[in-house]
Amino acid sequence: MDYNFLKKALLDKYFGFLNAMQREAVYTTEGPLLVLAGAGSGKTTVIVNRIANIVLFGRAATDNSVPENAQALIAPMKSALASGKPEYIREILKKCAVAPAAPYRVLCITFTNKAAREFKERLLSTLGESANDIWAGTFHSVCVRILRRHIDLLGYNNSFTIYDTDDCKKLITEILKELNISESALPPKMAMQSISRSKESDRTAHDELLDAGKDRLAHYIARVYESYQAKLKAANALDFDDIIMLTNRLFESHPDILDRYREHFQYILVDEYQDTNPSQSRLVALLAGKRRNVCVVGDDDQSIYSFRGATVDNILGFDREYGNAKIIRLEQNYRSVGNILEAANGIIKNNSSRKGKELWTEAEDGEKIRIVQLPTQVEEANFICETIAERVKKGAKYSDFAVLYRVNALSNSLETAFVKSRMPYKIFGGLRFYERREIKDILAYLSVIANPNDSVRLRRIINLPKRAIGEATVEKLATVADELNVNMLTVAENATAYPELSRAALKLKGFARLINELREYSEVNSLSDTVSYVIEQTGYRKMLAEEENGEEREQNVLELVSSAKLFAETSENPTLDEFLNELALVSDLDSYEEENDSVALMTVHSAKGLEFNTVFIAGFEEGLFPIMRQSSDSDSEEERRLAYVAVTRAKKSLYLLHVENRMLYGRSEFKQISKFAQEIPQSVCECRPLRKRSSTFGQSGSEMQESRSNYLENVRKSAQKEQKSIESFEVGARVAHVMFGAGEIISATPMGADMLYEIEFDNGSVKRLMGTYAKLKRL
DNA sequence: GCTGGACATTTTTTT
DNA sequence: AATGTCCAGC
Repeated sequence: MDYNFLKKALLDKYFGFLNAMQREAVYTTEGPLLVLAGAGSGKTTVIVNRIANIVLFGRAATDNSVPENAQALIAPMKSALASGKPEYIREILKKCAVAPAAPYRVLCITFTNKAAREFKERLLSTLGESANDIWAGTFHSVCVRILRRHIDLLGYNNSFTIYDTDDCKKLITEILKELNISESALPPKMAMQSISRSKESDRTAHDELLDAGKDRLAHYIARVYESYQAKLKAANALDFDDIIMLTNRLFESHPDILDRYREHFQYILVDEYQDTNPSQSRLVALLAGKRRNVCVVGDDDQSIYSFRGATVDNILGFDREYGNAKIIRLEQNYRSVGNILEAANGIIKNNSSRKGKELWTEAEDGEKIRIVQLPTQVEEANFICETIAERVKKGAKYSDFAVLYRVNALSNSLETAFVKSRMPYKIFGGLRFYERREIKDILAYLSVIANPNDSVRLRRIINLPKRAIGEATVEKLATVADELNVNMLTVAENATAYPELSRAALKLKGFARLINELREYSEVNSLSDTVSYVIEQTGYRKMLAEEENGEEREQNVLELVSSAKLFAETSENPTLDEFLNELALVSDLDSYEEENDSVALMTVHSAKGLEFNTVFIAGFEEGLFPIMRQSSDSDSEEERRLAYVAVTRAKKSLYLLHVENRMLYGRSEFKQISKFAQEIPQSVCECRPLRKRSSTFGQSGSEMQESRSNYLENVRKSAQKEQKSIESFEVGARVAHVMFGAGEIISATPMGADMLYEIEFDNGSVKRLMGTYAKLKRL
């Protein structure tokens, strides 16, 4: 047996848990590679193992040379093959490795921190400690790391601040005022979007101004852009688009630095490539250089973020941009049952701009897809709860279920039904921790302490809590600062020196003193102490305490102290700067991901990448899904992709719900079933007739008089009271059931708010019953 | 400078 | 229906 044959056999054995296509992707280490990974096709496994292959065995799979020590290796290779033990095979194969790459030479780019974390974890478990050297992060985190080192070459300070969308909007609004452009002539949102698109194509304000010509609006936008960029720079701040754009600019203007990174990163992987925008794909191309060891993974059919600048063209045109790129399709699905895949294929094949894939599975056909019509959203929500209750009774867990919808507004009626039925649920999305007003306020204080040039954050907190520093004063302050080319805090400090500020001078000085005191405190105290000092010393806590519904906000603010404590414990360098830096690129409190057994409620967008045994799609109606708007072809194709994503979340069963009459945004409308329902082959669905009106868990008019949060709170309380009145039983207790007679509890398992009892009845039968429904009596 | 009521707005969301 | 934003009037 020859060396290379054996080597190949060992590799195939080592990666034997992969299918042929997946293995092909793992083996292809050199040159541009596009992996079109269908939903549920084992994409993450492929990326992780491809990296493992690069690091452990290098080009062994494709190299056919025979090393000098080949003869000596043959015997151990044979015995490894015969043994079939992965650890043994791995050790032998490492001896056959051809130019394996050091872990730090691999760059793995993802879109979310969550995905990056997942990769790191899985790499750690396959490769061990050495996996820590692999650069795995989001586009933004990777670029920030690079910019922190070199951005001074572009005239910024290396300790720049990162502005989020909210900060940027404030800045834009401020500029519009300054330029005397009314918000109706140019809505800030539109300006932001425009500037964002410009930055994504690396176009400067100057470029836009030249192109604007006589177009008044384009002219406005260009001028806003110009001022916006200048103000960001003055505040030593970058927005999210700058992070990518400036990295590109750094590389383009400093080839020596680019060369260093090109040399460093020999292998580049990009996950979710269908979600990249033009500047991100340019960055990848720049880093790839002539070596072009770029592997992009994605699914053109799951591109659902074009509204924020992602372009399917990146993935569709990958093989054009990288001549002779290899394309591998992963079409075998390991997630869903046959009928669900057939439905998904049926929907997506109506799109024209796609590479073309057809999912298949070895799994059985499974249940038919249930298309259910109900009178209103109240019955819709009840139907979902009742169905879940039934299935839980049969042994399912609450966490096996998800309810997906196109818009967050649908979550309200669903939530009501869940509260009433006492079923554990969790609504994902909505306002995130770091986006809460109170959190942003405290972070604004911390930002100003860390970077006194941060004018947007300074404006945010200068009069919060109220210090009698009004808008007019702030404007004057900004003007003076602008003229003298110093920051606003410095002007405030010396307010008495400027006649135009005389009236508020004392207040301004007081504010400046406060900030300076906070800074001094932060320099000698721990991070978490600083955070709580800020909360107290600024009077913010007191302000919340006096607010009507301030308790929750107070809790959140205190939560920020624990979050700082946690950061101090886990970070190598727990400075204020590092803390703010970390938070700027993190969207939510990660520790909140506790594994509790509850039904998941979320938008289709946030469900991407997740899977559930049973999925309910609520509001599968024309005008809602696909959503109504001035539809262009590309928009309607994106809606279809969204439907495809929704359907492919389901593993075993899928319910598509639509109602006759829906109340949304205060209007009641008659609804037709979604056009996508007709694209699902008849053979895999089952339609349920319209259900009669029922109001088991429905909200009555009088109940809805109250505010929503009060209403839910009351419902919860009465549900709890009822819960208490239902007796609970311990193992061994004797109970009576209306139908089955007397029996003994043999097990009791908490299920959300309910208990699941296993009862052995005296007639010999053993039944599993939910406490709520069984109506048991103690004997 | 602050407050209350009119008024508009409401796809999706990460960084 | 619910919520945030804006502006007029105090």
